[in-house]
Amino acid sequence: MMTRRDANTPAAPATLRMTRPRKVVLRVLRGLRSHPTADELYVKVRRRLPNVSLATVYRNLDVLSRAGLVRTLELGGGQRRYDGVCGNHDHVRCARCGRVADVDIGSHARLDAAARSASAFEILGHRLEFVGLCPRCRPRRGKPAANPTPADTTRST
Amino acid sequence: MMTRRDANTPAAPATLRMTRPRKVVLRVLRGLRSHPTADELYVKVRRRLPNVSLATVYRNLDVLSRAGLVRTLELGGGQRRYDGVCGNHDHVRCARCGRVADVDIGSHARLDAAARSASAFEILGHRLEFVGLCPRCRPRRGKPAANPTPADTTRST
DNA sequence: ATCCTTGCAAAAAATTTGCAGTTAG
DNA sequence: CTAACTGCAAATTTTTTGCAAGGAT
Repeated sequence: MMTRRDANTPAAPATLRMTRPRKVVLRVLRGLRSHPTADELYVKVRRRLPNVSLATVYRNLDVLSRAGLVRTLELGGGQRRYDGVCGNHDHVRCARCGRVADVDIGSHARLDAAARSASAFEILGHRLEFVGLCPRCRPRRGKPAANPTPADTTRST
Repeated sequence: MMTRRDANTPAAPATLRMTRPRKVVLRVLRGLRSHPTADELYVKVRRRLPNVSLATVYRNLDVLSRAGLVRTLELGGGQRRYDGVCGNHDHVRCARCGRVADVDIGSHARLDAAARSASAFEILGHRLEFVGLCPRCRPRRGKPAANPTPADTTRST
């Protein structure tokens, strides 16, 4: 139990080489404008570089994430999702089909401040995730997305 | 890929039987005042009911969670964590040792409202998680928690 | 009686790692 | 050169599931 990367920032390489697989992972993720899981990204990456392994995608997402070049999402649903857009924005996840989109409400600093005065922790930041129903899944409108493909979700932002 | 429970609310039993294992899971989780992972809870539950299986703990956490009796956390760090306290409160996770504590800043309704006007989704709620350094891990103070046991974390709330 | 629950063991899914061979800087 | 990176396969970890037996209502 507990093998996955520990919270303590561990072994991060001194220099970041921009190898071909790494470049493609980054490029594809950014180009996608969606919030794919590692294996979804893997499929797309392989379209450009048929030999990359899933392990490499994982390794790169990890490295890039720690280098601050992409964001790791940890939303619900079991798998991690990755976001090529850094910077302050939050996410909504459809409770029904799993689709993820961006949202930007502006109160980031305010939230951290509020937490600071309500906790003994030294607050470094936060993660804000809304849960809701996406336009395709909300009731009363046309039947709720026959085959919801959380993967190829189009980004709102 | 994607076996874990889908976002779409699936098979939930019509009637909730309060069996012995289930009672213990609930009781222990609530008594704990911490945010254990399934296997951590499993260990404690077995102290009272030596034959429960990990699968049962998982199943019960799932059922209880969907019944609204406990909360499923989905914080980072790989494993899910569970919270026996329902109601509006958020969490802080120590970036270093993984400890999780409660925080309660009051602006829940406000956040949802903000998201509503910033997204096409029908907002149902949100999850707000802060990242920070717990008292034991923040710099400048005595050496940072020799053996950080995220499990037995005492709750702040 | 019914049908929800359970334990066990096995399966599946998600992520990580060891290693020997590349490769970028 | 050499530390970083890669593919591959195997290992780990976490979570889920099938099934026959047990238990609550």
